Amino acid sequence: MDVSSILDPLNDAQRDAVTSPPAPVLVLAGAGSGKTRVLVHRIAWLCRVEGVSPYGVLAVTFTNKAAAEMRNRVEALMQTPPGGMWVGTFHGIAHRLLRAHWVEAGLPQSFQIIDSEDQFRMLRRVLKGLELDEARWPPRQAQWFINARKDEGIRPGAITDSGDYAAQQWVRVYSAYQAACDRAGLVDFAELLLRAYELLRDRPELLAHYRRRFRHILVDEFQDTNTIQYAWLRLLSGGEIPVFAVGDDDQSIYGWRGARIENIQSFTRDFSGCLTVRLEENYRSTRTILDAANGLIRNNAERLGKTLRTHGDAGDPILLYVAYNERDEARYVAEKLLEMTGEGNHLARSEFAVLYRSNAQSRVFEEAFVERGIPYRVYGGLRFFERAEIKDALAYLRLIVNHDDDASFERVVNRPTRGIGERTLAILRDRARERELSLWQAAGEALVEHLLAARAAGAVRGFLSLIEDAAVRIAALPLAEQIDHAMTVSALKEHYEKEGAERGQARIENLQELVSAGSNFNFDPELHGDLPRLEAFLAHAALEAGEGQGSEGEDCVQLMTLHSAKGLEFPVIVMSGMEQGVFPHRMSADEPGRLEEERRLCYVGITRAQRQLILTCAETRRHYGTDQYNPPSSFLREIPSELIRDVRYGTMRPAGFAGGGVREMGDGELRVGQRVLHNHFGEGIVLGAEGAGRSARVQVNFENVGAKWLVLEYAGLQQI
DNA sequence: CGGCTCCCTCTTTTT
DNA sequence: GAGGGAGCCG
Repeated sequence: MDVSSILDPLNDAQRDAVTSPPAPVLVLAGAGSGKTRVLVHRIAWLCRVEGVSPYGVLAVTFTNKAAAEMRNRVEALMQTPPGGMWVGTFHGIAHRLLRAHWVEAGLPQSFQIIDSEDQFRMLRRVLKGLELDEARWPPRQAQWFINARKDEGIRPGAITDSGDYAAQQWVRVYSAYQAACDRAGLVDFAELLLRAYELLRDRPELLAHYRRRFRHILVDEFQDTNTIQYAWLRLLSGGEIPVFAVGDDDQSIYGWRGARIENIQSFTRDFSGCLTVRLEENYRSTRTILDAANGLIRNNAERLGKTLRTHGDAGDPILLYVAYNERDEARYVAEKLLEMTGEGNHLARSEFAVLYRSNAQSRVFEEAFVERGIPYRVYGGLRFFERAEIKDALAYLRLIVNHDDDASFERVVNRPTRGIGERTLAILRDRARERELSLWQAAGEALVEHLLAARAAGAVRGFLSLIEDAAVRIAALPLAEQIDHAMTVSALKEHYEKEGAERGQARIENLQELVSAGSNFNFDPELHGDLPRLEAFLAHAALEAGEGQGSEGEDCVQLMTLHSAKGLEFPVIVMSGMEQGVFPHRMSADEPGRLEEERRLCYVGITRAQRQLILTCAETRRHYGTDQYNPPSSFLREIPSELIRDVRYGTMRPAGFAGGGVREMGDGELRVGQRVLHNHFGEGIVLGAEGAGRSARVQVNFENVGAKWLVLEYAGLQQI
């Protein structure tokens, strides 16, 4: 392969980045400006031209999807698998380091990774143990507190006493939680990163080893790095190993989990001799779409400043459909899809993506698609390895692998019910707490010392030997049979079979699928070392939750959250739920900083579209069992209106509901979603209107008295 | 101890 | 709306 295949497909700025000298490089890459391409070509350039061994390359991303794509593209460009190269997520790489150096990291060899749900349950138990009332000390908040500290690299001992009682309690919880995890050999997501950082920090010989090994570090989505990830990069680089960081401050959407946009600014300061390259030429979208994105993001104050350009044509206008309710919204989207993929059009379903702010919004779309026989695929949501029955089966396996895994012990000790109830468990927990033992050990002691009544003791003994026997029996089996065996002896299968009906059936099928996941599991000695297959599989399950459901191969409409759409592109994008409170989400709409993050999320959504952007919102949305009347998203106003073409209401509109005319009505200022004040009924929101001129009537949903129709001329409504 | 019902809360995004 | 928890009864 010659240099031209690496450089020819690049523009000047991209080429500058790819061929830059071995110094720190910061690539500020706008959406659709060829970010991944630059990374991939940089790797090829280093290996093929600069003579760097693939063994010396470390490439880090945030999602498994992005890592997989990078690996594939490097392979395609270099026409050979990049052997020895480390390509992975921050969490995956941290995990790899901890597996390789578990002794130095102070972990048991069979340590397991817990996901946020496990962490939550764990915290709940810790709170109970500390006798803190859940109502006053919500486990969610504890989780947030602990993860935020870990993301900043702070251990409980390093938290200075602020004198604040609540803060002191949270530190207590943090300590107790960490002790419980350590005892059980459990590592949460934030802990993976923090421990991997501490490992290198406290073991100079290891740090030196990796600095010798890695000649180049490349980081994707750099704007998403948190404090500890940034510190880890700095530490590993040590000012010697060049870091090639690619990022876009306008696409920073993970502030809520500790990501710091400031890392982009710090980079040029902390990595001396840093070269900055800007990629502002967009190859993805029409000019209309880019203008919309630029118009929107302009409203953010905190920006490095960057404007996307294109040589492309204006393309089609953005469509805005104001639906009557969320079902009408879904109906419109489904019919639009049928129209665009129908005869005479060449759009494939897979080129059509529906984005939404929160996972719960997918359901209505799914129903609309099912109704019309449209195949679809949902990304994210409840993923395979997060399903209850799968986690049950995995918990058995984890307990078999590591008897001290308290989280798994609690999960399955009485599932299916085997006569080990709350009382018995309370005795075991007390014992474990007093002696600082795992539940497994406490159970053993309780039996020896006859702390349990005869019946309970029998049940506990039965459970312990069940796990022990299984451990012996499966030791020599292939992975898939290990999984199958565990499900059978634990009676999980039986349990779910008895549940019967559709639900149980689906669960059994999922368990079957888990067995086949086991037989298809790709054990990579390079990645997993001498880790037993089963343990490697369990780690894989925790780190890669898997897809929601996917009929791989079939031509499907794509449904996903705005967050998971990052890094992807589609010819047609529908951004649904463009309503105040939904998007921007009500939890984030009030605080300026968080609103800016929502806006960046909107920017990400818009810039996913190549040819056609469709925005939809609903005037009424059924949420949490009640109807909500949300005004249109403020983001809609920030997109230059000449780019948008309104689409009329659909057929689901009830008779007399002439919402389409509201915009031109009366003084021209009253719009659906507008807040108004009535001197008798108080405050309310305009739901719709009908008629014109003197006979114009508006429907207003008042906060105190509910929805009312008013004749506009006499209503005396004031806008708020 | 287990299973049932009712009621209550909690609602964002992900490794 | 759904899942989880509390409370009750067998």
